[in-house]
Amino acid sequence: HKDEKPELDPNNPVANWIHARSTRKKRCPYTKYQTLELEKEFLFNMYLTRDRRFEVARVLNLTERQVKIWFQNRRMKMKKMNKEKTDSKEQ
Amino acid sequence: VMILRSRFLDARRKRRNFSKQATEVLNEYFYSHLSNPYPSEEAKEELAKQCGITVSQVSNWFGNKRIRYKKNIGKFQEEANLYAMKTALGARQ
DNA sequence: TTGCGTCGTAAATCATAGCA
DNA sequence: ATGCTATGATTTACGACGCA
Repeated sequence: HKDEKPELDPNNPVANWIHARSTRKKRCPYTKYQTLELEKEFLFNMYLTRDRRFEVARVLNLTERQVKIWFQNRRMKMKKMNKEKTDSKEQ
Repeated sequence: VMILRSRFLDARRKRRNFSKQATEVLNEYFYSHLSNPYPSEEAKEELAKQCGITVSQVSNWFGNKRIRYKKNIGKFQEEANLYAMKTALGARQ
């Protein structure tokens, strides 16, 4: 009948989704070699000692922070994979 | 052997786009919560159930939707209006 | 206080489904 | 078939918060 009135201002939504830091480093995909070596290290132990982290970072030319975060992400990935496996087993 | 075979095939199963109905449900939630399109864990479980997909897939969908919507609001304007109208009509009856 | 843990996410990128 | 774009999934990088 009459004109449709969007109940929300089409402009403010996004502004409210406060996220995104301008200081954030741009994501930089790791090389196949880097990923392979990180996976091998993860297979050896899921948690890094400080010395191990330093070595891995040096050899792969990554920062210790990058290596630390890679392991954190890798553990989350493993957790997700395990959950999906058990979820599919039961029903 | 059958278990191994099914696992192998399962792992290689090709991705499929979600059903029209599932996408409908997800979009309805997204556009009716446009000021804060972050479903709680419970809401994600409910959406997953309604859509016949996993909670992870619901999370992926919202992650993709938020960034793609934000990146180009104009492209989604028509879709936004459609769902705004749909929920308005739904709330009326 | 330092420092590493998880959890949820942004943003970029990958892989390919599906359509003109 | 072919090319292209939309879409679902995965990969880096953090912020927020927890615990020791």
